[in-house]
Amino acid sequence: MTTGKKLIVAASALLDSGGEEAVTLRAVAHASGISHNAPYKHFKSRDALLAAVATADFVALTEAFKAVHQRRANASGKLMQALKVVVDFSVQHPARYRLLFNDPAIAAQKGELEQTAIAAFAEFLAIVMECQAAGTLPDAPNTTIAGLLFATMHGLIALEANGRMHPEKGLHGVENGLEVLIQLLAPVISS
Amino acid sequence: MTTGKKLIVAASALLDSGGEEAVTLRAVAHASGISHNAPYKHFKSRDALLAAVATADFVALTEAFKAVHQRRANASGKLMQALKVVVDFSVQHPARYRLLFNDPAIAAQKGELEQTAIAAFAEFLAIVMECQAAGTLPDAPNTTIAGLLFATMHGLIALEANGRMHPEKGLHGVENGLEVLIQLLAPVISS
DNA sequence: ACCTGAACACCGTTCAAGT
DNA sequence: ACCTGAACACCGTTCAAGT
Repeated sequence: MTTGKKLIVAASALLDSGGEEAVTLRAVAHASGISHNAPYKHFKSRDALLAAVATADFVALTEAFKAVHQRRANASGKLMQALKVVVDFSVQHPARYRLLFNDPAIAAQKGELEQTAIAAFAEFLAIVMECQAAGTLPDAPNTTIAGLLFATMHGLIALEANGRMHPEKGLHGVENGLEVLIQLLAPVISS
Repeated sequence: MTTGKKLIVAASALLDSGGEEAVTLRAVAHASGISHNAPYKHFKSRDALLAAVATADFVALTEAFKAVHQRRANASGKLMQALKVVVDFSVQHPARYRLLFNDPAIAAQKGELEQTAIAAFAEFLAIVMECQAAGTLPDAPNTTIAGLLFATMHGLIALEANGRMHPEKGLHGVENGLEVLIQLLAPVISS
């Protein structure tokens, strides 16, 4: 494994075990068996390394969406599965999820990261369009509906991760919220 | 003005002008005219100071919701106005908005911060219930609908702030997305 | 090309001491 | 009670030097 790849893996592991604050270049370098400033030969800065982690995760997400899309199942089922892929990722890798969708310093990076993010959304969009063709999602512009669904999922994840919005029960769990939304949206087209 | 209050104001100003990374205790102390370590006599840590900023903003948000709720207007209009209050805050004070709903280190703080957050949501919930009574929102559990609306708004804000989800047009602006959602939800009850 | 050790400027936080 | 100066352990980043 190349040193650059080793640094990405080490940074990912540190994100999983200790959150973003645990990802110091010194810790990443030490975990990769090199001196504390050697990472600068592979990445321009700490943010560039984190962007590389995010890029790798966007690529993996795109692959996962593609796999769901190619499954033999009804469109609505695939949509829920695609959303569940992201929800599961956010639960198992919260710090890395935040890097993808909640980090302004990382999001500011253009180039490869931006391209992989767009590719991931495009694959999600394809599943949404299949739902629209099947008549289980409203006939509004596809990017609008896809954006709304993704935003709602993201909002539910963020608010749950932040512990907000549980004064009582009612909204127990992200998946429940998404199911309610999709059920509420579905009948619209039959009216 | 008490020194503690002065520190909160200085921290808020630094958040607005330079983002969270600009809020060093040294800069806050200097702006407040005290030595770099004097803040520790007023706040247990940097996170405790940021939590105090968030608490003050939650209180202000609660007051704004209350003012909207008491207005003489139709329920749907008040709902959009309440959402707009938050959207505007996120645009004018992005770093402080992130502190309220996107910061795990701050969210972990219990106590007064948690109480004011719950109070703000309760006031938002009251507006949602008015919409349900007026028949412009579905009759699902009120906290579920309120949670969905707030989560969608939050997700749209976060994704727009992160520059994600604009491969083309379609979802131009947070308010447009919210209007589409509310319109899609409204007809459900008449079916 | 890739790595190393030393150094710089910055932090959050602690502590002994002053008034 | 409130403040101060000095200090500690940590960072990201840079640089001259080695192989």
